[in-house]
Amino acid sequence: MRKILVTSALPYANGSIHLGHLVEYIQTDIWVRFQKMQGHTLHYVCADDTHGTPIMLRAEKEGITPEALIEAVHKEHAADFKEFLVEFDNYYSTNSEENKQLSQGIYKKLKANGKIATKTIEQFYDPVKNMFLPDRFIKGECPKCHAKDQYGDSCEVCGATYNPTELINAYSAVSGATPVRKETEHYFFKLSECEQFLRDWTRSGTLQGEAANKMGEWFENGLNDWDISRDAPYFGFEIPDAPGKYFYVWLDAPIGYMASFKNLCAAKGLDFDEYWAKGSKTELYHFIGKDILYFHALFWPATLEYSGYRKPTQIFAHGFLTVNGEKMSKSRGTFITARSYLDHIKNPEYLRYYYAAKLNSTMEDIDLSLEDFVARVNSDLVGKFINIASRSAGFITQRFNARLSERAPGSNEFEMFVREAHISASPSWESGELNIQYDSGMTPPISELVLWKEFVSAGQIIRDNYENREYGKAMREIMRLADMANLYVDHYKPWDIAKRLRSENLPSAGLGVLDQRLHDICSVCINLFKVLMVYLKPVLPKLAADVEVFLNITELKWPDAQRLLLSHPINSYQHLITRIDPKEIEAMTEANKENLEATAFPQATPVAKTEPTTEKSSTISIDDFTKIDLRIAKIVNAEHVEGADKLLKLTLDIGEATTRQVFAGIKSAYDPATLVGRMTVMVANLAPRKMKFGMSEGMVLAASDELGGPFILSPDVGAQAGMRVK
RNA sequence: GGUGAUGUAGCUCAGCUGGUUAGAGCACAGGAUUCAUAAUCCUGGGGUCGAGGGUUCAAGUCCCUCUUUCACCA
Repeated sequence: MRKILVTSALPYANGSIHLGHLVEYIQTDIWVRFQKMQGHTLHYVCADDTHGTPIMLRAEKEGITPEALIEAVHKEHAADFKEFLVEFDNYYSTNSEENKQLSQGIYKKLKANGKIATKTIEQFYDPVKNMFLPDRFIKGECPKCHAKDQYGDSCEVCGATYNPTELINAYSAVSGATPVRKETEHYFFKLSECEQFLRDWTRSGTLQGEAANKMGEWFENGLNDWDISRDAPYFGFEIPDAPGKYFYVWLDAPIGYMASFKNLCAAKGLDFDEYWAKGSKTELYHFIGKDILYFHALFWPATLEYSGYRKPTQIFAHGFLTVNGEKMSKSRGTFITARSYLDHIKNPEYLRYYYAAKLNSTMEDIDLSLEDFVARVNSDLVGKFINIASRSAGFITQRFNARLSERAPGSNEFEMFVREAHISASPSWESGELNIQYDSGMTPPISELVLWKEFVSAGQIIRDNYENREYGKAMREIMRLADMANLYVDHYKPWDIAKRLRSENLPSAGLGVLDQRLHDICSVCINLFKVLMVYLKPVLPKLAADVEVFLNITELKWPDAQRLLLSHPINSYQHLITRIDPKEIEAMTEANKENLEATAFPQATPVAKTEPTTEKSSTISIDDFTKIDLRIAKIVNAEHVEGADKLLKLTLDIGEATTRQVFAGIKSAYDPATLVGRMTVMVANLAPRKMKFGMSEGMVLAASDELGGPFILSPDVGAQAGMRVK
């Protein structure tokens, strides 16, 4: 029996759980439930990630303490997870005594191991608010596309990334003041010294292939030391012997996994060291989104290694969620919170099933296509799966006193019986209009034994797919079996037999045989249904519980898939799932459009970050346009750039004292020699941009689309270098 | 801009180490059936596998270039 500790990434305590978050929690929960069904010992822990500037500022804005804020959010998150049947063994908080002790202890060990350094750095400072500002709290005009109110690290309109220094008219998002540069001493974790360890760790099978590739890129660039401190005021844990310095939220967040488990240990009498001490024989898995791989695959193992703990067995990174093929969008109503889903669709298992049908072990994004969602759930779950029980249970309750047949498809007796029934059902009985269609020959067209064996042996494949997080493959296999079951019913037509039994002129000897046959077919159906329910139980635990009641059985475990229910009383069938009405989906997206205000809260969460919306305004004002300083430029020189695949280095004369150097991505279409001397158009007031090959001091305009390009612009004859274009 | 991934029927996706006429589900059309929540079963139409080169007896599958979408860039 395996001993396993599993975590999901910690949601930031600064916003509601939405369908994007749920991909991860549902993925993890399915895996957890699957492992528990196998009989393994498994603990699934998580917590709210509660520290950092965003929490502090939001609490302040709401006029409450950070503790009160995270308490309220914790309740909301816990309720959301519970309703989506995400069953943590412990859902805790990073703002806990356990986490404080562990974080400070780990820091001290890192320091003792010589892995901590201090360095004076310059940071943006809000002189009104008297605090240092994270990049996300500096806003201003995008230097590239001049969109207003963009964050200090990237532009949500054009997607450019830059430094806060490049923002035009930068201001503090907290006070509106103009930020100033100020020196401060920070603490660093010397990650640069951990490279060899991390290279080895990466190669030890801990990461998915794509993730390991991504790591390779980071190694290539060289590892920098990691800034782990923040200045007061900051909501978090104070660094020991460093008054006014706090741990950066990303230091104590993953330690929150340990803290949550430690808290569980106290409650359940578990041995913390058995799971976390160096050399632990237990397994440790972290489920995360691909966006935070950096923290979990670099900082986290290094932190653990140099503070004397075990490292994760594996990191499982998943992709992002898109809705209807696009990023979740508030204006399209596809930014759907967990709560909103529950309010409109109600049944969380639809979403669990749909995600399961889409999930695999890679970091690919998955798409929630709402139309497909309705079709898939209704067709697979209701039309195929539930239908098996629904179409056979009635006969059992009405004709056979709600008791299943005593004959097993695997037994000789059963096979013999099938043959006898088959012979008896041959031509002499086919005189009437009723048509019991058994094939000619001794063997029935679908042997129950073969069918049963197929169902049982598929369990192996399905189990492997769950284990490897290939849920999509597992669901496909299960639905293939469901198709077979329906085919089986269709083939033996129990309703024909029932009709026959009701008819008058049957030889009485045949009645008993036909009756048994009907009983067997329906009983086989119920048993096949039960097998499928076992296979689906990790995904649909609530439905499984209902089915356990219907079938009058105890909690289904994985090995139950191989056991037959014989001569067993069942309860009468009631509809277990209803179909989704597309109108509910529509109502949900509509409601989310209206809820824009309610959900539009700036999320600066590091753990589970909100996808930015990318709406572009369709028109701009003349003022916006005149901000762009377009000039006629003469290309005085053009040359290839060593090491650049797409770029040419252009030297441009725009009538100023000095020429401009611009890197343009036009190598594919232009030979530098033919460009020299040409006139073109450039953007002269674009913020200079540091590129790998040097500074680029503007942008040359060029046209392109899928048909071709780029084609650079040329002015009409007469234009002189430096002329303004407007 | 760099890097990692990604692009297969109207939609959502399978296609392992290259090998016979490229698959499934949904949707659509026709038929069968009525036990079942308009569920089920059969048949059919529909794809120059993002584009262009190349390697090979043979490429959706390998290589190169371009391109789409997503993520990351501490």
